[in-house]
Amino acid sequence: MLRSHGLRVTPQRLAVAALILPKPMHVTARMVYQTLRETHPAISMNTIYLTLGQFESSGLLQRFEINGTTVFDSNTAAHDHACCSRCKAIIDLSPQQQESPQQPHALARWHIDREQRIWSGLCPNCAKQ
Amino acid sequence: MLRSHGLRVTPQRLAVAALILPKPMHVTARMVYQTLRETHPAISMNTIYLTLGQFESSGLLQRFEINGTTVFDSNTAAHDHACCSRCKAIIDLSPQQQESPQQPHALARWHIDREQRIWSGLCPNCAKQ
DNA sequence: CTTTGTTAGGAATATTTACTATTTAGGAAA
DNA sequence: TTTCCTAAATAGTAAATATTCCTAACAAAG
Repeated sequence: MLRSHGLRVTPQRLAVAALILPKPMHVTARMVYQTLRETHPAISMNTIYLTLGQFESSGLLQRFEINGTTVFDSNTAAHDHACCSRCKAIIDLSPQQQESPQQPHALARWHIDREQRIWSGLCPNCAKQ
Repeated sequence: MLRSHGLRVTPQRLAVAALILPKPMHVTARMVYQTLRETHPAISMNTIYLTLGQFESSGLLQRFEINGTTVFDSNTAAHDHACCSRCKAIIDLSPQQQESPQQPHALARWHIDREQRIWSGLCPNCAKQ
C-alpha cells in the first residue's frame, strides 16, 4: 500500500501505518510518538510529523485541528466530528442523509475541496456531572 | 459594554474592543498585538490573550482554529467560514436557509452548544493561478 | 483609601518546522 | 544474486511559533 502511493517502505512508516491505519481512529503526533517509542526507541518526532504529513498527502489520513493541536483521522470517508469540551473525546459522525448538496452561493467561484464540521459540547458522561 | 459584562474598564481593553468589536472581522492574538503596539507600546501578549479570552467568555467574540492558530471573530452570529488553502483568506458565510435543524442522532444525549463548519479550497483569486 | 482585579514582563511549555550529517531503500549494473 | 549508486528517509538538534504560567507592580471602582 505504501509503495502504491509512491512512498518507500521503511520500518518507521510500517510502524506508523500498522498503528493507525487498520481501524478508524484519531491520533495526534505526540500520541503516535509516545506509542511507537516503546517498540522503536530511536524514532523521532520529526519522522512522525513527516510520515503523518505524507500519509495525509497520499489520502491515507485526514487532518483537522481542535483544542490547539492537529488530529489525524484514519477514517478518510467524508464525515463530521463531535468533541467534548470537557473530556476532549472526539467521535466520528456519519454523514447526514441529505448531506452537503448545497454549497453556499458565496463560494460559487471557489474551488472547494473540503468541508468539515465540528460539533462541540458535553458528551453524555460529562453532561451528567 | 465592558461593565455590563462584569469587566473592569482599562485602556488596554478599550483599545482591543475599539479595534475589533465595531465591525465583523477575523483577528489572531498576534495581529491585535502588532496593531496595538503602535498606540500602546507597552502592551503585552499576555494581556491580549487574557482580553480576547474574556471577550470570548462574555460572548463578545467567537473563536475557532485554522492553520495552526486561534482566530477570533467579532461576528458572533451563527455562521460558517471558508478559508483559502493558498492565501489563507477567511470569509464569513451566512447560514444556509434550512440550516442545522437536524442534529445527528449520535448526539442525542450530548449537550451541544456549538456547531462550526469550515469550507477549504482555493478562493477565486488563487484559483486563477 | 482599600481591595481586588489587571498588567507587563519574563520564563515555561507545547507544537511544529528547519537544518544537517548519517543511513537506508530500491533500482541498475555486474 | 550480489554489488553499487543515488535519491530519499531518519535522528538529533536547533529554531520558530503559539500559548500559558508566574509574580511583582499597578490601577479601577467602590
